[in-house]
Amino acid sequence: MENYSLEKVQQITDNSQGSNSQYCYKYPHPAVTSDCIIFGYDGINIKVLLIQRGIEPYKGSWAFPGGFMNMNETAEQCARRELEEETGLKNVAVEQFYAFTDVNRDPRERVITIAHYALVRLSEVKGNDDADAAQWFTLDEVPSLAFDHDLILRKAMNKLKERICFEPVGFELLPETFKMSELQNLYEAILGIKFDRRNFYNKMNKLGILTEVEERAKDASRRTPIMYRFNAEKYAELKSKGFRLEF
Amino acid sequence: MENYSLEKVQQITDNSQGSNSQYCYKYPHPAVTSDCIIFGYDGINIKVLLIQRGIEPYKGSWAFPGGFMNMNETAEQCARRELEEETGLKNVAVEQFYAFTDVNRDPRERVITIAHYALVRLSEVKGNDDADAAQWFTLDEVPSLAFDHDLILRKAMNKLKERICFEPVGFELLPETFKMSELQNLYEAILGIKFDRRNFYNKMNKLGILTEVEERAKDASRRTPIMYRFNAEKYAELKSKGFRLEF
DNA sequence: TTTTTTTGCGTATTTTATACACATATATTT
DNA sequence: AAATATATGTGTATAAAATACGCAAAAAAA
Repeated sequence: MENYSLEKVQQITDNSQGSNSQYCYKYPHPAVTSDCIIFGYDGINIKVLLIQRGIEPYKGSWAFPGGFMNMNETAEQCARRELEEETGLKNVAVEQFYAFTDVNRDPRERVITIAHYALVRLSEVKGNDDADAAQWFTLDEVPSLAFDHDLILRKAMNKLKERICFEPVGFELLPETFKMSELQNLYEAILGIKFDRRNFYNKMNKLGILTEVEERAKDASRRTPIMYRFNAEKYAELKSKGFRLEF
Repeated sequence: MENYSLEKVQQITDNSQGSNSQYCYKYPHPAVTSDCIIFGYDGINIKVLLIQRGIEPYKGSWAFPGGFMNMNETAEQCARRELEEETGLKNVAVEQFYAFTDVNRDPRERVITIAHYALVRLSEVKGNDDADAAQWFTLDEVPSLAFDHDLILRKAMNKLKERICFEPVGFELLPETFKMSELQNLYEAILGIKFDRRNFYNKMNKLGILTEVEERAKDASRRTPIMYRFNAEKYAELKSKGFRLEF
């Protein structure tokens, strides 16, 4: 039960006029942050977006975008605000996946973080002025991260693997149109396993969520491949019936 | 980035000697609680454990066990502590599933709650002195709950449905030995669908995680059914190979 | 005894997953 | 221009799994 007894209700004081303004509570409160694990895909490898910390603690270390929650925003709104402030990425559909609450995960004070993840196209973050400190890393290039962000990354990867079996995440990670082999590479990169090309083609075609497009990209391959586009309508149909991708 | 700039680091003041002791921060902090959604099973219906609030707000309303997090405990430790304090349930393996952060979910102040769920045998909570305010409700008996706990319950149920497809939750919900029909009823109650009895038997037997026991319960049925026990060893084998229950 | 209900154990059929063969298009090489 | 290499498109035969359903045994109730 959330039982502040009445006599225990804390006083919240806002002396924000003075220089040593303080917010005071009868009982100690942790600070709360939202972090964003942003996944991208370059056609070969899964990537994550990191920013280099400019201040202590962990100054110079790489970490996930994120920051302290305001009192008038939800954790998700906070995640999206911080993401835009630090990387320039706007209107990203982030999804909460875990709250990290270890007592000593931040050396400054007690801080719990509510971690979110999202999938974006690499092109969306390129050439952004605000993003000079933000940088994509492939998973095997990721250095040792600030705070407990190594742990957070492991948990985010597991979440991504779960998700790809229930929803076609390629929607968000691939360009508008793509080759079947690119889609297969994406699934292989996320799940860490290899598929038979022909069976993958058959399974995807039978699902019916892909639409062929006329456009033919001249890429480095020998035979000009069919380009596809995700069919969001068909996918919505499938999802309403409750389907699951098996791999 | 979690960027308190250095000049902004808040002062944490503990005047706990005085009667109006206050914990003060340079920036406002939300309060943080942990709540527990405890599921049980009576052989027919899924049940949840609720406690009746003795104080405002929502005095008299039913709510999930839970309470404010201490500075020296994780969210999970908090959940387990509050669960024991309020229901007498000890050593329950709770699992975090979502943080609820709506700005106005608590009328007292900004409170975010980290919700956990667990599965227990009904017998474990019976006849506990501390639990006089705690009561089991079947899902269709659950009244309108305090705070945003109606929403929390819906999300917890979805989590339970997901989980039962990856792990044999019967381990925790059923008595030590049980009939196959009880196991089937449990799955049907959680997932809300009916199975063919014979196919369910075949599938479960083929999985190999059930062991027959000699004990024969004389129940109200016509033919004396075989009693089973979960084989944790076989299950661990299966799990290490990565399996999934399909329904 | 007969009937009713729940249980145990099976099998035929359909559906899905898997392994693998072969032809085609195009850049590169000869 | 012909041969080669490589990625592509489209199949099919087989194995595995999911599904539907038949039938008899055990025990309480009629």
